[in-house]
Amino acid sequence: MLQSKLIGETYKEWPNEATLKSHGLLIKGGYIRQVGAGLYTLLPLAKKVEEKIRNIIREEMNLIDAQEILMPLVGTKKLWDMSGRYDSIGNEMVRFKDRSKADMVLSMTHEEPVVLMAMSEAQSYQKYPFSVYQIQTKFRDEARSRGGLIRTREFTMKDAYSFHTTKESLEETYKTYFDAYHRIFKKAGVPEVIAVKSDSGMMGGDVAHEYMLLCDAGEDKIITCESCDYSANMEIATYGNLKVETEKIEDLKLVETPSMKTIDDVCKFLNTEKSRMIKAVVYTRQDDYKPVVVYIRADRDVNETKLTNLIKADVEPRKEKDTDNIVYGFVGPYNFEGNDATIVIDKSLENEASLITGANILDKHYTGLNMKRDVKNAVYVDVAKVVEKDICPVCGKSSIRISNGIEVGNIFQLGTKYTKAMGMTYLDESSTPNNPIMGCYGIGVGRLIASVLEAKATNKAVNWPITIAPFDVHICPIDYSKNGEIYTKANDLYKVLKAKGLDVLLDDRNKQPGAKFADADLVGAPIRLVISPRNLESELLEVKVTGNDKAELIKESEVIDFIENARKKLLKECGC
RNA sequence: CGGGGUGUAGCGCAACUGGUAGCGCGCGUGGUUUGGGACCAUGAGGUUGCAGGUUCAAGUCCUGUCACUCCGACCA
Repeated sequence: MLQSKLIGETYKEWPNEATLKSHGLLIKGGYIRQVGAGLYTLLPLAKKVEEKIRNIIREEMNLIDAQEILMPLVGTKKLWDMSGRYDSIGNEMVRFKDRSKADMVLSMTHEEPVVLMAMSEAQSYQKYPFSVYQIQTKFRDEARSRGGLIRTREFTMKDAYSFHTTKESLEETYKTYFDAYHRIFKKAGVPEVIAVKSDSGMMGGDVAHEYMLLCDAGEDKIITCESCDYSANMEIATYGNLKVETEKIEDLKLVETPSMKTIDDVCKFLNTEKSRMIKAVVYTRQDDYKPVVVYIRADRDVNETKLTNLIKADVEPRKEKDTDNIVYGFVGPYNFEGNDATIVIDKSLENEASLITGANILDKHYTGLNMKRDVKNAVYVDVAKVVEKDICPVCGKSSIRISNGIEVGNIFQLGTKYTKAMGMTYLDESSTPNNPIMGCYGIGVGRLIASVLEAKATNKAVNWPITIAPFDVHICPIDYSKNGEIYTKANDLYKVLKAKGLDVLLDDRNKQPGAKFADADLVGAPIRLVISPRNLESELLEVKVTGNDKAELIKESEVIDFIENARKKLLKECGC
C-alpha cells in the first residue's frame, strides 16, 4: 500500500471528546470516524486490524470444530416470543415494523435463531455435541455508548453456541472454549487477559466466565487475589469469614438516640466504630413491590446483584412509605415487625456480638446485641460488596484486590433455558425427546481492538502486536521524491517484501521526516524501515522493531533476512 | 432515565454591551526544503445544529427542538 493513497487522515491534535487513550488514538491516527452516538466507520487501518482479529478467532474456532454459520441480524417477534425475550428485554433491543406491519427486532444476541436452526438440523442425538459460530454485526441500543470502540451500539461480535445431550459434555466443550479463548487473546497480543467468574444475568444458566483485560479504562470492577488465583467480577465476588469480635457478652440495652437517623450520627453519639453497628438497608422488590430489609455490618455495602440473584427479584431503594410499619432510620433485626418484608441477614453479622442496632422505635437504638442470642432463627447469606484487602474466599488471606477491567469476551453454560422455552427437543437412543443443553460464547471484536490499544499503546504510538497490525512493515524513506537513489531503493524493497507475502506500507509522501515518523507511530507497524541519505552512503538501512528501544543499522544486503527473522520472532511471541 | 457541558470550515478554536464571521492546523496550486509534525507565495472551503420569535439589524437576546459528550443509573 502506498501511503499517499491511504484513506484516513491523521490529526496533529488530540480529539477533544476522547478521554480514553484508545479512543483518541483511533481518531487521531485515522482509524475510525464517528457517524453518531456509538456508531463508527472503520477506515482502512481499523478494518485491516479487525480482519486480522476475525481471522485469529476463525482459526481457533475451526480448530475446536465449531462450524461457521451466518444468521440474520433481523429477527421476527414470533421467534423472540418463543423464548419470552421479546417482552423481557428492554429498550436495548430495537423493535420495528416491516412494510407489512409485522413486528421485527434487531437481534442483540442469537440464542433464538440458533435454537430455531438446531430444531430442524439436530433432531437426533447422533449429531450431538456440536458447536456453531458466526462473526456478525450486532446492534444494541445502549443507554450510554462511550469511549470510542470500548462501548458502541453497533459492533462486530463473534458469537458461538454449543449443543449437548449431557451436562458433562457441555462442561467438556466449555473447557475447550475456555482454553481457545486464552489462545485467541494471546495471539491477538494481549495474553494478560484473565478469565473471571461472572454473573450470568438475564442470560440464565449457572456457570459463566468473563474475559477481562485489567486496565483503568475498564468499566467493570474485578476482584483478584494476590496470594492465589481467585478472581471474580465484583457482581458475584464473595469473601472469606470475617474476624468476629470476641468481647465480653453484653446485655441488650435500649438507649436514646434523638433524631439520629444516619450511621455516622449514631456512631459519633455512642462513640463507636462503624463495624460495631448494624446497617439496615430497605429495598422494594420489583415483582410485588413489597419491602426487602437487608441487615449488614455498617462498614459494608450491599451488592445489589448478589441480592437480586438471592431473592430472584430486581430491587430498587425504597422510599419511605407510611403504610410500611417500618421505623425508617431506626430499623434493626430485634423485634422487627415490618409487614410482608423479606428479611435478608448478611453473613458479616454471623456470630457477632456487642452490636448497636436500630430499635424499631423512634429515636432509640439497642446496644449489646448478640446475634446468636437475640436474633432467633437467623439465616446468614452473602449479599455484601467485597472491599479492598478483604479475606479471599479460597486461600483465606487478606489479599483481595479490586481493579477495573474491560470485558472482551464471555462464556456461559446456559443449560436448557432456551431449548425448553422454545420447545426444542432431540430424540435420544430410546427415542425419548429431550431438551438439549446449551452453552454460548462471545467475543467483542471492536472492543478487543480498543483493548489492545489500552494495553499496548502510548499517547503517541499505537504499537500493534504483529498478529493484528494493519501492516507488518512500514517503509519510511527520507527525501523520497527528490533523491533518485532513495526512491529506487525504497521501491525495490517494497516490491521484494510484498512478494514475500508481508503487509507493507510505503510512505511515498513528500513530507518532512518528523511528520512521517509521527504518522508511522500512529500506524504502529511492528517493523519500521527507514531509508535515508545519511545511512545510504555506508550502505546501511535503519530498522526499528517494536519492543526494542533502539533502531538497528543493518547492511542493505541483509535487511530482508533481518526483517523476516524479526517477524518470525514476533509471531512466535504471540503463540503463532 | 437523572445531573453537568458543548454545538461556528475536515480538525482545534476566536468573534466585547447585537452591526452582517475570523485565526491556527489540514487541503489545492507554484517554488524552496528533507532525521521527530518545514518555509514563502497564492487559493478553495460557512444557510454559525435546526425551527420559530424580538429587532432597522441576531453567531450573539428569547422560546422550542435536535444532536453530541462527560458523570451516574442501566447493560443479552
